[in-house]
Amino acid sequence: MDMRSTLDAPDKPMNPTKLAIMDAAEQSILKHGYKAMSFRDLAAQVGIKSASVHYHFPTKADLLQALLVRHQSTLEAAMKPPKKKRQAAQKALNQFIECYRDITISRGSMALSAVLLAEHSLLDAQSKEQLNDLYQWQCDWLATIVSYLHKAEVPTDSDRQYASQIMASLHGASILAKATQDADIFDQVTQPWRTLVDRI
Amino acid sequence: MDMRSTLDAPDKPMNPTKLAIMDAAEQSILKHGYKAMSFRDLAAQVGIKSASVHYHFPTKADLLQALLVRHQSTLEAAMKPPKKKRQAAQKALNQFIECYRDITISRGSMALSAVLLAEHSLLDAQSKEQLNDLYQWQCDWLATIVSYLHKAEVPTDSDRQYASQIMASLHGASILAKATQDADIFDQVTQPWRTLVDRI
DNA sequence: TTATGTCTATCTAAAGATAGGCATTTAATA
DNA sequence: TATTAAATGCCTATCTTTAGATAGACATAA
Repeated sequence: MDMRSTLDAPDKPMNPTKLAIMDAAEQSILKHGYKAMSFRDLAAQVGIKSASVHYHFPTKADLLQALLVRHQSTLEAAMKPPKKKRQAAQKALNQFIECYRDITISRGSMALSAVLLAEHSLLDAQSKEQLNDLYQWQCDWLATIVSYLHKAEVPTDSDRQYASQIMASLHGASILAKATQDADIFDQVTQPWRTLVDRI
Repeated sequence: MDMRSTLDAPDKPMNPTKLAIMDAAEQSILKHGYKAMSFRDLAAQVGIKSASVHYHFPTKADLLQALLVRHQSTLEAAMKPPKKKRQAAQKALNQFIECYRDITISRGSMALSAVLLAEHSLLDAQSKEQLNDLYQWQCDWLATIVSYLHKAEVPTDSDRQYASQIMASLHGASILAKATQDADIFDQVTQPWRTLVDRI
């Protein structure tokens, strides 16, 4: 009836229904966009009623925020602090590329962040911030990787620029692959980054 | 009361109201996405009633199709058949980049095609095709440009791959610039392509 | 007098959200 | 331990808003 907050304790195992709702929501957003994602759809997907979805996530904004927080956590967990060794850094970069590749190929979608960005004006203020952070975190992480690739400790402006180019390339590759329905394009576009260590 | 089709004669000057509706629609999609773009909003923007919008465009799909056709025409008109001279080809490429830059910077949005792609499942079949063609045309055009940059006549696979990388870079640059609210990023990311002729 | 463009009025469906009821499980306490 | 209180999770029902779409009237211009 009343929940203090949509935030879950960091470690407490999450209610399975709540988890199912979030999974369905993420799928739905990737497929149809944020505006088209509806509580009734999610409810049907999960096998409950829309009122029950509201029980777990009072508003659509709450649900989105939970999704973004989880997304960030997942990313941070997957992208452990990169090693400073050049080869390890390249490996970490490849793993990052793999994240985008996975969404693009197996789910046939552009990145969640890009989909949400397309509907940026519809998002609540907090989600906008979280989305912002998400991009910032990835750019920073990539810049660090790039700096490690040439044995530096702290990213230079040039490293940051490189990081932006990689990010752009990944998002663009995802878009192109989806637009042309040709998954190979993703690999063609991103291939240079997979061997960056040899050229930097 | 009844219109044979939403298609306009290629040369006949378009009804100013119809034009205003299309402009408003394009703006709205760029800002809020396709699903959130509503006839009532457009009507208010233009200063008419929503029923009048339906007079010009019976359905939302009709309106979208008209937008996509116009978009393609505009692009084709702006990107005249490129010259085979290397410098001219680079100039044409720069002009292409400028198109994306303009949307990104002055309108603060990602490309129309990318926004629509994010909501791809909501589009009618014909719009999907038009969207597809739009990407295909741009990739082909770019591939031709790239081939001209090294004095070839017909694009090789490598040229096509290069073209994909440029396209991806442009879309990604647009996304990054919007996400970080830093217009400079667009130029940073796309700068390499502006002097491609010197390195190819 | 016909086509054009707009209007008012209205229908219908979808969607976010809330109120309040009803079990079931969990925790507290006599 | 048995009983009670409270929290959990889901339900039905309903409200309200938004939005796509249509019918039919009305004015004006070709």
